[in-house]
Amino acid sequence: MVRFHSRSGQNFFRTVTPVTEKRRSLPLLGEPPVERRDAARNRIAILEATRRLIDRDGIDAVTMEAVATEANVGKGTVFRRFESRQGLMAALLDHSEMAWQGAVLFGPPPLGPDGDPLERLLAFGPSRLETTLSNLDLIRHATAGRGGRSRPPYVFAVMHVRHLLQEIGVRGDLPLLATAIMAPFEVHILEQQTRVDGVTTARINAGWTDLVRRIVRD
Amino acid sequence: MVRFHSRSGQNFFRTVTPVTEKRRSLPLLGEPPVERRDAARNRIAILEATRRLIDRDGIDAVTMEAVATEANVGKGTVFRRFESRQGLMAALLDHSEMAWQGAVLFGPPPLGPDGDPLERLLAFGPSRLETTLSNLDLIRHATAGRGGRSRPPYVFAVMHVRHLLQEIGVRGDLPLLATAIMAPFEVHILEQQTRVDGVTTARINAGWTDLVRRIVRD
DNA sequence: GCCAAAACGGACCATGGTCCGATTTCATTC
DNA sequence: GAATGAAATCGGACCATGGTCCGTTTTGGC
Repeated sequence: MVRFHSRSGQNFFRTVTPVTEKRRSLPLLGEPPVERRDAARNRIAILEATRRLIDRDGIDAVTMEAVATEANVGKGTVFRRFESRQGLMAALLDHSEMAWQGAVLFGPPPLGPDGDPLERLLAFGPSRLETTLSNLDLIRHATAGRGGRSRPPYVFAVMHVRHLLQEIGVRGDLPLLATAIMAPFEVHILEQQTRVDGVTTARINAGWTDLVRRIVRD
Repeated sequence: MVRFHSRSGQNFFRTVTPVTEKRRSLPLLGEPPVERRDAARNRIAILEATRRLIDRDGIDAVTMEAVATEANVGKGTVFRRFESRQGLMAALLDHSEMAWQGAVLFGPPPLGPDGDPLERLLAFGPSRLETTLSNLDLIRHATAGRGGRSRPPYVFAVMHVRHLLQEIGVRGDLPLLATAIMAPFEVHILEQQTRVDGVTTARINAGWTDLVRRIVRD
């Protein structure tokens, strides 16, 4: 099974744009404006502070004010950088999601490319389930509230599955089938199953594999 | 197609316990305590006020304070009766959900009993989709926030599907298969499909039917 | 060193939710 | 059928937290 870590070290938030290199006088069109140094410093401080708070006191203790204080920053700054509490959580999530996407897109088989499509698909589920479960709280807080923004990881996963289905040669409404395949991994459902019904991870995986086999067979 | 109305008339909230009839001196064990008359009056007033506010100004305008004012009641009362904003929405939802459950359990075929199990299952999806879509806002606001309580309608739907699968003679992990079949009707997913991807209801239904056929065939 | 643009940060607002003294209800008693 | 009192209910003041606003400070190209 492919491994990837969601919480690596301490300095795991890197500036997106290294500010040490000389900046172009005229920013190219469509290029995001370079992040000012204080802004970058604060962004990182905020993310690290949030991570620290979650690890120490649980996600419910993460109030925006607490984050601001812990990061030695004003409340307004937190909101300017991350829009909302939801946005802050999403930013934190991005980190492990990116790692996972990397494994899917560029990692070794069976998950990564160069593998049999069906094998890839069957490896995809457990892998996705693992990341999802280990980030349940974060995902819930990153999607709850206001219209439940379309979560990029979800979109990515569905597109990827759709692609695999196509390679496998499945026929039908692929986007919808892909959605159906990923649907059992929705937060609400997983929470119900794991926290209420006491379904084990192994069983969820087995069930999912069975589901895929039923959908794919011709 | 079976029809049922979610918003019938004006006086559609009835007291659970008619208080006109003489009350037993000693309440039977396990029987819920009789609702005091003022309590009943207020409960109904609150529900009707909420409905009115939603219809008039949209669900986002429904603040607990606004509800209290509209119902001529104190804010504390609203919270005592419905626990939370979420609870209030859930109570409102219950109304149309009950009607739907009635249609499923006691209505005419193909949805109700006395039908071929597979027919029932295939009728179940579109029916469920219809109720869900016409209550999207309510459902979202009734489940969002705090740990996303296990929504009774969801539990009911899954159990029912599980039962139908059994009657059809499908073999495998029925609870999980049932969950998988209902999963594409999760709020988040439907919102993404209808509001972002522009998928039509007809297409969702077609896709769902296809899904069920793939799962059920042996 | 200058200056415009960007970022900062804390006071302020809105709303969900809690609390507790005042009020209402209703079975019992006379 | 009026008085009584305990239990339930009421309701608004109060609190916590997400989110906004805008005057002040910092940044970094010139």
